[in-house]
Amino acid sequence: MILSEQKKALIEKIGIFYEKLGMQPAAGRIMGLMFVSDRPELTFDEIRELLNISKSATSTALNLLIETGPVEYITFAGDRKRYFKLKTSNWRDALAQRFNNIISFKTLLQEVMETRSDKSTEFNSCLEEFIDFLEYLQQELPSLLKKWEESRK
Amino acid sequence: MILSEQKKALIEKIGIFYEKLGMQPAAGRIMGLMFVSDRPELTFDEIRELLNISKSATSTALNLLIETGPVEYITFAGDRKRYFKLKTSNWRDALAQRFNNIISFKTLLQEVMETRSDKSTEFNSCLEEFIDFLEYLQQELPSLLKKWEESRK
DNA sequence: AATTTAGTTCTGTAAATTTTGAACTAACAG
DNA sequence: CTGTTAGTTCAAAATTTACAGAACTAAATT
Repeated sequence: MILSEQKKALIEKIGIFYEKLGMQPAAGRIMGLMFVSDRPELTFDEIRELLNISKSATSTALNLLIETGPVEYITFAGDRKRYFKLKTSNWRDALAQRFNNIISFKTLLQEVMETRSDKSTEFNSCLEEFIDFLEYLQQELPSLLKKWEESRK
Repeated sequence: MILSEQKKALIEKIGIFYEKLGMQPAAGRIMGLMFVSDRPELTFDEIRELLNISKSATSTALNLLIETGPVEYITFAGDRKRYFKLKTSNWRDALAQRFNNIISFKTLLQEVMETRSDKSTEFNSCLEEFIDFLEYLQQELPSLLKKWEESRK
């Protein structure tokens, strides 16, 4: 397989997006490659060659991606190779999880509230209001997702 | 001012939370300190001493926090010191911005769609569905925030 | 039994990031 | 006009991280 310049550029862009989420560069590029690859299942060596990374980097990154969720692999009888692919089944859940991570800051802010004195009323009420806002989002987001699933039936 | 062990632990936890968002450690600790500090306005040297960081690290981190939004400072006539504090006014917007950043992945996926062949139908329809889902969120989130603001009137 | 395949694991190193320390500046104070 | 305060800036040190290369393993092949 060869990659068009356009696809190569997209791999980098997607890679950078995932880097910003805390992923290591090579893992981000693998994500990018899997999105743009016309064949959705790629072998270890295809990935390695297409991205020009070493075996060890490929191994480490793939295992990380499998452990943390976004990648899985399938095998075929009589073929020792693993075929790596994006786990498309959990995209919505993974996204919801990222929203939840943001909202989970609420827990820290609640702990903050407990250690604060009553002195700085102004700040405290801002804090309480923001906690309430996070609470609201935590409540409403699941129904938003449910509403979408309903609309797809 | 002295910090309880509990507050110190919270500063670290909040610091790590901000590190995961791509912030440098010292800046994350400053965020943590400003959340737990009973006095909401702190001077350069208070921050420096409470967190045990150098002047230059303090300066760099504070300027970064001011540039990127979460911190501001006020001054008092006849006092050359700057009093640094959390910018509480934009918490909701900053959070909305982080949601938007996640959703902005949609643009990359649309570019991906354009480069893909029609071969892998299965994958392509997953991709299209996910793009539609992101589209849906992009549409619905603003009204969710508006709804909260209404309820607070 | 030797070789090939499909990876894994273990240093070592290059690169990037973060932080310090020291010298500097600009404003004000005595 | 000398000293002090409130920072800033820069070079160098320390830390972290990501990756390559080489040696290794376990299964299958010849």
